[in-house]
Amino acid sequence: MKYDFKAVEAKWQKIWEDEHTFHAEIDHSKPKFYALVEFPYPSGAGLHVGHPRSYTALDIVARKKRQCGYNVLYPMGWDAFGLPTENFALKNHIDPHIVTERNVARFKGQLKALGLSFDWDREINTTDPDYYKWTQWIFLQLYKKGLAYKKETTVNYCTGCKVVLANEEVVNGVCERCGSPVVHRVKSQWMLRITAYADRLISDLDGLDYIERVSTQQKNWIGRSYGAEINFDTSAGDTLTVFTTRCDTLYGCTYMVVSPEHAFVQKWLDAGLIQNADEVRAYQAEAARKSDFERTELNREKTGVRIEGVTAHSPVSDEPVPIFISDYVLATYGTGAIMGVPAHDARDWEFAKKFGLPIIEVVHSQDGVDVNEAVFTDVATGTLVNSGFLNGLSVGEAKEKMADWLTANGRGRKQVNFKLRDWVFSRQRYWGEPIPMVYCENCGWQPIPESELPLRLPAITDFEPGPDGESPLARHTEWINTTCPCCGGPAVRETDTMPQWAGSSWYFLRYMDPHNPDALAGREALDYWSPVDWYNGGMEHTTLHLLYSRFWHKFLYDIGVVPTSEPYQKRTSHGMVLGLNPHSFVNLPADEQRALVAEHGGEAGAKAYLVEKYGEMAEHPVVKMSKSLGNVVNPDDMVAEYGADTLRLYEMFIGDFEKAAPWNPASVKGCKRFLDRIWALSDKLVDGDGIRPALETLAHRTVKKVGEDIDALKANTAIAQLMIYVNALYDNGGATRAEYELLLQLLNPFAPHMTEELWEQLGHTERLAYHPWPQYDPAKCTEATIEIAVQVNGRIKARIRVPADIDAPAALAAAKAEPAVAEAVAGKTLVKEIYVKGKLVNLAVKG
RNA sequence: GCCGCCGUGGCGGAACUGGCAGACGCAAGGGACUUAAAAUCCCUCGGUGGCAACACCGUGCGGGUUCGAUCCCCGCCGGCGGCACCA
Repeated sequence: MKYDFKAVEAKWQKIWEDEHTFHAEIDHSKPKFYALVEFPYPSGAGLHVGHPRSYTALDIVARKKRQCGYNVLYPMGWDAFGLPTENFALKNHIDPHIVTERNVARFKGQLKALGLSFDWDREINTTDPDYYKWTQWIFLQLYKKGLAYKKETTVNYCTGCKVVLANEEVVNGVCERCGSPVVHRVKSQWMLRITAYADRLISDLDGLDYIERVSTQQKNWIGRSYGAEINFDTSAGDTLTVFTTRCDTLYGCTYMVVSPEHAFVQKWLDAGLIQNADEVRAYQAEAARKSDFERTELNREKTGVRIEGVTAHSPVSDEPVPIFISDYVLATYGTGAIMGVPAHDARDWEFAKKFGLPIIEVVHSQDGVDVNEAVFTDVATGTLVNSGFLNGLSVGEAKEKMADWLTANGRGRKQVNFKLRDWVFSRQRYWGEPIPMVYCENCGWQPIPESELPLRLPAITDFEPGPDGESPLARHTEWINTTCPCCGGPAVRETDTMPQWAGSSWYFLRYMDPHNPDALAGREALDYWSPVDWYNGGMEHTTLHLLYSRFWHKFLYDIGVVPTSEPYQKRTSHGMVLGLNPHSFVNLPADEQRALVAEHGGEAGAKAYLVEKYGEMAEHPVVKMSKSLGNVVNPDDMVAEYGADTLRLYEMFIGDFEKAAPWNPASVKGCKRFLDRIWALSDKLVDGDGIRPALETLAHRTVKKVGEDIDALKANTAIAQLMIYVNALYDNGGATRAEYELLLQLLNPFAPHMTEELWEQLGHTERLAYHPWPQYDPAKCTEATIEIAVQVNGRIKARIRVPADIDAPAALAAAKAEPAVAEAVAGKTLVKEIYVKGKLVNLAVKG
């Protein structure tokens, strides 16, 4: 009988739903396992074929863990606040609540059709007031601890979305989402002091099982630098402090630079100390005008103005040091001022050359680099010169000695700086969590009482942002006007809402106890389920969501709300699913290729023709899926044509999970064939008890390999192993019941519908989903005799079959007895004999 | 520029810790079954030479270490991702 995947998949999906098969409850008698995938933003476009890659991978892990006896929590929900929904609502005059509801229903239907073993009883939605009550509650706690504050600040303002963006949302000076130019604006914004956690966010990575590229990227993003602050006295009678990682080069400092925004510049201007005030003001104005985009795209030619009338003095040599302003020094990093050491810093070297400033060598290079010709920045090899008490030291020693000297003489101190900036937390938008703060003329900003949470979003119909980029809520005076919780007088609500990252910064906690009305999650649930054991998600969230949620979690840990200091024990990341370029030569059907080659005189001609017709893109066989290329794959279509089990299998078989992989529609057939062959095998059951001797080694090996590969996220090779096993069953005339049941057990995490059906047909009444995972015997994973290679000087001369436990002398003797080997060795001197257990023999000969 | 990752057949990809390169699958070619097609089954499938056993070449390029290198080292070339004047 042919496999009717439609009927079988519908049947089992209904059973899982009716029986709540994958519902998890706290059970102290079992070890817990919390598997998590990033919950989706329910967009109007529906599920993309990329979503199931992550979901299926951890579904396989979760299913196997259940069979291994773990109490598994594998939840799903909706990260539903956000701009696309609001924009859609705005354009079509539909309430975003309704748009969200519709999109969620669609996503949920699509996910259920994939047979994912989510515990749907724990479904959450960030736009649900019972959920965002706790998002707001966390904000209030941050406020109470001084980690949320309002600040007048220049912010990134997207001219397209008319909204303030976080640094992380600005890519190459344009809006990450809409691509419009981003300009600077001064606004009063809520900020979160993530910088207070910068050090721990780096250091605590050490105890976690994150894939390396994730922890490296987070470390680089946070950007910890060890260095020193150095104080320079100025002729204005004040002290200008700089930050440097190279305090060893202080004797080489020939000038200083402050950023155009530095407070001292204004102070000196106001005091009339600057003789070229007009020139300085003009430079300040020019720098302020530049957008991020211009700062990024303009060539890096150094510009600047020397401040006439104020000079500094070197703390070590007491030499006068001129001061410049230049926009190559950033106001927001360090102290906003630097010391210029042109001999040993590439940027300073360039600046000094342009302005004709002296270049003094203080670190001598072994290779004799002339610092007037080229900058010398190597810290590993140089020796200090021209540097008083540092002469003769290495860079490392000199740094220490100088830092000590600065501290002892009150001229500076050691200092650690971070690139990470505080998190701009305000958005001038409607579709987000209202920030639970009110402003009173008398009392200033006041938090609303926790008893008033959730502060609900009012129902409105006009979603357009205000003229100056204010939130649409700013027009709704009936909602804004309230009373001050402090003095009872009139007050107004904050009209900005939270960014989309807010709701996703703690959602994994809510899954643990999703319906709790009294806390974000109950203590027992938090103690039992924390932390997330395995979290998989996209690389694009590494420096955004992943970092933000680690910050919030550490804060919640500090105030005693959660039991662990880190939210996720293990983090992995899947590669993107790409599409095949239908215009690339290699992707054309063979007959079309032949026709083109014939028509254009060879392959080169055919390719040139395609490039001419379709543009440069035609040279790339693998591209992002796009509507214009027509290579977008819809999961619904795949499920309808091949079934969910085939789709799941292909998603996993497509390639290395960590790497991007192209979706090849033709290859899906191979997975379908594999399942059909397994289905057909149910008619080929042969007599026999247990596993037949001919298949025993393979069976044990397969159990080992499939189990290990699932744990290592290598589903592709696990499936390959199962294919080998199935091919072997066919080669042996079919399967015994035991051989077949073993196959169904191992395949269940990958193809749960079909295997449950076949399991039931074999007469089982209990669910395969909870049937214990098979064991293997390591001793039975190798054959009694094995084939090893015999090499002479690394070249294979023969293959011999020997007992698996053969010792080296016997193996070498057997190897030498081979005629081909004897011939190759004859008349030569044997210099070395190698036997690698179970692998090969290699004889090294001379002459 | 800096940091990280990656280059293996026509394609996706395997290969434990330095030990038989190309598992598994797709596509392709040939054959069987069929009135025919689909489906299914069997065979071939890195390159060159040879009837053949077999020989030689082959993991981006050039060197090196080693009995032995896809894997380690040095120097290049190409691609992807992140950061980008962070002192």
